[in-house]
Amino acid sequence: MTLAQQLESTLTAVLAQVLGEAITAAVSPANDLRFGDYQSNAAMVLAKSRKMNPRALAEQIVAAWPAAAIATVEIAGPGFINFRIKAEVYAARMQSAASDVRLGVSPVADPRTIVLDFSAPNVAKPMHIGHIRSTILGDSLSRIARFLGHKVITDNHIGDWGTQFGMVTWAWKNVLDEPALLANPLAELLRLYRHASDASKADESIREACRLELVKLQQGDAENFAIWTRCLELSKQGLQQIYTRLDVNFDHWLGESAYNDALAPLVDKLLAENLARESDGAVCIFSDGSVADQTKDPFLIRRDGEWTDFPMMIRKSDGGFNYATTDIATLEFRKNEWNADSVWYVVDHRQSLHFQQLFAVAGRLGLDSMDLRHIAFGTILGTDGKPLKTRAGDLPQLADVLDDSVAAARLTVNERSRLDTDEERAELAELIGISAVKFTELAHHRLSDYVFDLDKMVALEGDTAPYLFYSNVRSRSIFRKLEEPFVAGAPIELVEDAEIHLARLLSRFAEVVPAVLDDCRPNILTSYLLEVARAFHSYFEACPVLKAEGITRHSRLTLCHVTAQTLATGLKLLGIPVPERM
RNA sequence: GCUCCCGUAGUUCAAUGGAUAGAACGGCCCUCUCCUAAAGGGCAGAUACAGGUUCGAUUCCUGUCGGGAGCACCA
Repeated sequence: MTLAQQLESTLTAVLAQVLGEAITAAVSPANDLRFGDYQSNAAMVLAKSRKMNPRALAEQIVAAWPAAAIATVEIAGPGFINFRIKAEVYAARMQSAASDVRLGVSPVADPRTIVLDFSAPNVAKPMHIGHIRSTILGDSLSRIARFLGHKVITDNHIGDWGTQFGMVTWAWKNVLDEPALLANPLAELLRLYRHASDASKADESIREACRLELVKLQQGDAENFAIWTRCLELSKQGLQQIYTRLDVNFDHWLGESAYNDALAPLVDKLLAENLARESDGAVCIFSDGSVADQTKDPFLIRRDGEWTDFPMMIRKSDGGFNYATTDIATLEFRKNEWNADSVWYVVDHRQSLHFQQLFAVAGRLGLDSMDLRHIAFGTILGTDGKPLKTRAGDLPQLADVLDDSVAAARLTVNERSRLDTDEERAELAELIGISAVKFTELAHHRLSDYVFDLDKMVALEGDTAPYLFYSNVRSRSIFRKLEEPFVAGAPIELVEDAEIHLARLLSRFAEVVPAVLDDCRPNILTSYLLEVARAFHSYFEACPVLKAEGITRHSRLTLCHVTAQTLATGLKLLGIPVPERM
């Protein structure tokens, strides 16, 4: 149980005694240390509904507060109840955390099967800077959900069946450079794509030719299927190189093509059940009028002063299927084959309308018991403050961004590192470079647009991954110098403010990790880890460890140990490994 | 036009409806005979605007002004 939960439990018991009824009151961390460690506004909330004086009710709560509780209480302001955790309680927490790999984080009581759909690049094109957010956010969320005890299925729903294959196939047949393909498959595939893309824009007939190639592929044409198979294989190899470098793993790579056979029957079923109907030769799903507020109906749109249909198209007039069709089929598969309780889509916020429609359709298909979330995120901007356009064709490639970041890290490492060998330094530079990109992404609120500024990303000072690394390195360094063995688990005592403050933050790890999943926001964890690191650096300056003796020495070693464990565990949940030396 | 997201220090970002809005970078001062100064300790500096709900609003509601996005045969 976390400290907040213990306080809530005690407070509930006290309220039962004071008011004579069972009321669960919330306790939250105090915003300001001057007020204590935790606070509750229960007296103010309850007094209002009972027409009581909030301070008078708070007085009663304080009077009934058991002396043996983990915290002392006091009243402040209009009726806040402030809790101050006893130092010995923090000491006991640190003592047990020292030998607990979970650092006090309990598995959830109701583990669920969560399908996490993220990254999902279109194949035949290399990943670019725009793929960073989904890939890194999704990976981190999957790690955190797993750590909390959920059954997580990660699925890379790659775009392997769409328009771009019509283009690549057309270019493959017309301008393929076979030797170039053998020498550098990804570069040649990109060239083919760009060639077709540019040609389509310039020439209507080429665009039509590309579209026909796609239709042929989707109808099972043998030649096009062979080209597609080879493109897909080459593309996947290229993608996997990046995922390996990022240490991002998928349980499945069930792309759009995996659902191809399900699409025609799905559309027939929806037509038969009157959930969809024909419109201008296409098959669409319309509003069913179940949403009273028309502005909230995802199948209606206001145009020229009137509400008109904005249907979800599931079959084009040429017989081809849409993104939407595949998504419905995919959702049914995840429910039926994987027994998913939740499906979380880590996808650009620009697709929010699509997901509103998809989730509404899921409801009509009886899939509404599932927890479906569109985990939207904002746009990555250039240094000019303008969005990087996703299909401009000349965005920086993800692999290049990683290389640049590592190169920048290498400069700093060579200048400042205490590592001896070139191998160690190269390894550290790779670690810091990749981590800088990941940490920058995860430290931002996911819905914010953020400016992609490589110089700042790899600045390596301030609120960055290396700052966290450095805390860990300082801690580990002490243990390397230690002559006696460190045995975790012996009692400790906390005296200095810096010790108590560090212990207070470390004790909150168990509250912070679950909070990330409430709104799928890893930046809660990055903020917390920076706070821990800051507290550790202050502590490190204020409280000598190796010069101390007796219980003080053991206590300080324990804090160093728990700090290192917390940082390493927290960073691991973000997909970032931590170095022992730097 | 309609819908959604976003407007916080000079800059980049934080803040489950709580108390004197936190960091970092940049700027100005200090601190290495001391466990890694990639650090620590100080100083200065912000909620776009106008209403409303509330004991209490950066947060919720309405409107205005800015920025971005979406609005059926693309994914």
